[in-house]
Amino acid sequence: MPVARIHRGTDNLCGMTNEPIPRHDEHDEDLPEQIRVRRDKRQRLLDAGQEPYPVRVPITHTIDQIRVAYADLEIDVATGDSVSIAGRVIFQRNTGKLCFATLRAGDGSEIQAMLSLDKVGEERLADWKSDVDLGDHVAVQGEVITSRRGELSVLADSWQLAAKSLRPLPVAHKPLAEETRVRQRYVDLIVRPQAREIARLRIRTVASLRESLTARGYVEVETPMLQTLHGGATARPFVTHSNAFDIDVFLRIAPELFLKRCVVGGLERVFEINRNFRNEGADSTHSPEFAMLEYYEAYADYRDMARTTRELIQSAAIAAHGSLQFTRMDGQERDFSGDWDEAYVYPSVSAAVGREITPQTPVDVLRELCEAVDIKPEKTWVPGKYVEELLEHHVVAQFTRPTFVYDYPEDTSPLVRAHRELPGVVEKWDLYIDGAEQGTGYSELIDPVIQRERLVAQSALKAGGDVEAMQVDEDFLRALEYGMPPSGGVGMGVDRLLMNLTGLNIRETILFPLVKPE
RNA sequence: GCGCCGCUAGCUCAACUGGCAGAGCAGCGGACUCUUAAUCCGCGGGUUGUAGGUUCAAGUCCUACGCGGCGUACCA
Repeated sequence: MPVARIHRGTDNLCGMTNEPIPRHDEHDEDLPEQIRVRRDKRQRLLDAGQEPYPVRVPITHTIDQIRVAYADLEIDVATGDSVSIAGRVIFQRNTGKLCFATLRAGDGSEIQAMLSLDKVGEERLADWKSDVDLGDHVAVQGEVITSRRGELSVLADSWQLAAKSLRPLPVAHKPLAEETRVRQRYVDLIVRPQAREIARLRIRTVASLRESLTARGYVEVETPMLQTLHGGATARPFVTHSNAFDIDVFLRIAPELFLKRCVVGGLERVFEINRNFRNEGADSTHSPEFAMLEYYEAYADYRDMARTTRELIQSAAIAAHGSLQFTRMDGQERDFSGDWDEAYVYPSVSAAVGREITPQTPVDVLRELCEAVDIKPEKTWVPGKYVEELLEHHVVAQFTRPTFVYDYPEDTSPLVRAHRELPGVVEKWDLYIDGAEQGTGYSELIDPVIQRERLVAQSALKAGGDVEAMQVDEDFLRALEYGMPPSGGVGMGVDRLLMNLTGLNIRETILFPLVKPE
């Protein structure tokens, strides 16, 4: 039929999706029975001159408003108040001349609709039974009552379909397979209350971060996602091509170098919450695209930034859970209150390996210590890399409480200023929560001459085969040469924060994580 | 990347040593004016991830591939 052909032609023309959604226009017999039945119902409605997808339905109240307004009604009460509501049918009980349906709105609030023969009439009651399926959106007009069992209900005088659902909902009382939850998040959100809660918890948390920073006089900026050089972190980038400029460009791995340009220009308290892209492994704690918060503050040092970071995360925990002591969704309890623990890289590693390790310890000694615990050194490693590996291996898992680990090796931190007292060390901390790195903070390197030396050393690593090493960003160095005020800076993974707050896998905290096509 | 496990109805899962592919929910038809995962009677629904192979016979065994999970490696 013509309509079907138009749809199919349009799809082919667009070609914008590789979704294998089958086009069954002329092959209804191939469809699963339940989808075929629902398509037939849709067609039947159209043939009868009824609209399965109307532009508008009358709504006088949200379900939540009615829940609140009639919270204290006694059993079996008729209020005389007439309303019109809409929601998705999530549960049906059809008896002979009195039908019940539970409607749910997007905020999770639910109410019962009742359809009786004497109110809606024989024809509309029969229509309801034959046309309305689990998952349909409907609008119901009628009186607010409580049933004889006390359930708050709208006793319908009339009703309309608001949107016909052509696919059956999964069974409500069995957990959906994890793959389906990720691939079809919309279904997950419909059937699983916790999925809805996670989505909203993420929104609250990110809003809290913005509010905390804004309250401290920070301004939010948006810096390039497409960059001609990849810098600000050591990671493999995604590469794509600009047809207009005929150059390869990189999806950013970090916004750092642009935010520092902002500070040079006088945006002295600046932050960005946005996506970074890293062309590396994807597992339960890593996603190729992930949300990053970075913030920079002129005339602050790394100690100031640690305090701000703790306060930011504490506020976020309150936004997420209402308290600094909270139970995560995996059932574990956490306490983010008070001051947080501190540790120091070289003393911690020294204690763990049983001998003093300093930035001056010969690399041969470090290599032996690594090999003794099955850490396999690579030829691109600088001495500080060994120390960081030893820290990861021996120390980090001990940090069950949130812990700031201070004073990292200079040779692995090309964008951090040297420690004001300790040679070979930079003013950098990593924040660990539950043994996982949650964020990093610096006293920023602002001397353009030293910064150039560090980046040149990085590019030498890159020439030597280190695909993660940074490139020399001449424009960034030029900006520094105009003078950047002494500053502190922090980078913090937003997804990681959500994982720490919920105890969930990264794929649960991201609404639509990247998955291979089906 | 490597190793192990998995993929069966719309959903969640069964199916012994290779021997007629099943259940619950959902669906369809019928009954029921107070149900709450409603109940009762009846009925449909399957290219067992894909492609090969072994066998009288394959959901089950073998090979390859796809997708997923877990572990491991990698991940400033």
